[in-house]
Amino acid sequence: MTRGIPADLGARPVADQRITGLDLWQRKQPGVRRPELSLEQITDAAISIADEEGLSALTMRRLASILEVGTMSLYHHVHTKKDLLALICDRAMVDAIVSEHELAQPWPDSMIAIAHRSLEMLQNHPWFLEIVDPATGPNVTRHFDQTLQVVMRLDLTFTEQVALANTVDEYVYGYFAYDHPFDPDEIVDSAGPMETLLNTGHYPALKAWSEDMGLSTALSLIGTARNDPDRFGRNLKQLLNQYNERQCPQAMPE
Amino acid sequence: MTRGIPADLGARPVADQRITGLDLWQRKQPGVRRPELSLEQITDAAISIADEEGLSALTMRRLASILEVGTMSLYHHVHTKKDLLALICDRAMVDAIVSEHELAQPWPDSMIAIAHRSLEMLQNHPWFLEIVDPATGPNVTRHFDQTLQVVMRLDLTFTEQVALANTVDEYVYGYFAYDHPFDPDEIVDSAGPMETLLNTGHYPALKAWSEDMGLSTALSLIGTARNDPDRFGRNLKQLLNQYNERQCPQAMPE
DNA sequence: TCTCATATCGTACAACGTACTAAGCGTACA
DNA sequence: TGTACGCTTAGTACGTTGTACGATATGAGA
Repeated sequence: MTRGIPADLGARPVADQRITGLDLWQRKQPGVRRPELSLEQITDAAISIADEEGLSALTMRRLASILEVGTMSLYHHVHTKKDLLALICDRAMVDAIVSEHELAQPWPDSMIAIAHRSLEMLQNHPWFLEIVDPATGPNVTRHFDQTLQVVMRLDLTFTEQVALANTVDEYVYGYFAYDHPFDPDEIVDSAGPMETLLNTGHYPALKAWSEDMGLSTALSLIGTARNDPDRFGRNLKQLLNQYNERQCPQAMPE
Repeated sequence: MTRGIPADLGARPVADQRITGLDLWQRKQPGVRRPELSLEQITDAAISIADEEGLSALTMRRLASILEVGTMSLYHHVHTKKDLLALICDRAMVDAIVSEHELAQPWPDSMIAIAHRSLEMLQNHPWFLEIVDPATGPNVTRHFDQTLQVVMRLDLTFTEQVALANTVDEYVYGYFAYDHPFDPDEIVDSAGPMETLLNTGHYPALKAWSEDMGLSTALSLIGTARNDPDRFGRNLKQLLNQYNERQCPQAMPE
């Protein structure tokens, strides 16, 4: 099942619909004639739109008009919009790449640096996780490779190393994906309807807290507890710790 | 910034665009005339479509035709498609609700049960995380309340309790969101283009593994290491453990 | 049986992704 | 220095989407 793109597209006679993985970044270089429009320009402009106005504002027409170019001109550089989305994902990933210096530190420090950089990337490009199943580009690969460089230093099996690498990325993704949509104001706004919901008696914990400190204070505290950066670091360290204990007990940074 | 719905919608004169939170579930009951179509029917059919053909197949027209009803009839029960999406999210969350029995176990067991049930829910409804910022419904609230019931048993501050509750949910989300899109076949297919990428020299870790065991074996192992359910449980326990150690050292289940 | 709020639905429109086709134009070879 | 080739651009148009609007059908209470 392909998600995120109309299901019936596959049925039509399309020139080169099946573009998987890295093909996108390895197409032939611009030919004899130097193009006025470059992939870089397109990608940059697309990211700007998505960053500033959200992913839904990124339409082919809008992108073209910003580049002062016909809409269909974009399609010479990008076969489908899905390609464009894969391009901006990969470009965004540049922000998650850490320096060689950070990579040379003790492994937990390196890993924590990668995680924090990744989280920053997501916060700067909140649309990133909205894009479903983007093709894997060079920078996504680079980010993954950096993580692998770190885990390779541990005396673990291949599978265990990959497991650790995945764990870090997925915790970062989860922290961001789950916590981002809720902002304190919004959650306080829903206090009214929530009140009547609690009176049904199906929500003993929330009911108890509501009676204890008032519902809107509780909801507000919930909101702030979510976006606590200390918690992010603490959980991350805890996840790394299970490997640390087995490999190098005293190398864990403060 | 509203994500996931066209930005210009807010500019148009819309009847009741600003539907926040629980309002959706607390609208007036069906009036004097008994409706032929119920919210339940609509929600059920919508979930069926999304489960079977993906979220992109869930259009208002298709939903209406399955229910053998005019498209616009749906809009009497649901103000916007965003409402519909919020409804199916909340309905899906029913699958993540655990039994009273599971809730009565020692806290780590209860928490692990909730996490596994949540993961199952996501696996049964892979479209769940594609829906951006759905309104909070009664079942989402119920799920959250169940988690809170568990953390309330721990001798932690309110903030710490909420933090733990969030941690569990976000790890589940992260595990699913990050790991799901990659299936082993797909990752093996990309071995060809990946090869040329590795030769650029920017990917020392992958290059090393590629030379060690062959690229496609490495990629295949990466794929399987990701979807390892043991890893899910292990990391989960590790995250719970930090609280466990501080509160009730010997209560951690095997 | 009549009344009228309620529920249904046909039509229409704007915005979207993008296929098709023709025109524009830089480069390499003559 | 032409000139022709083919890469790049762009106008038009189609099908699909969400949904506003207004007309119509329905059934419970008088």
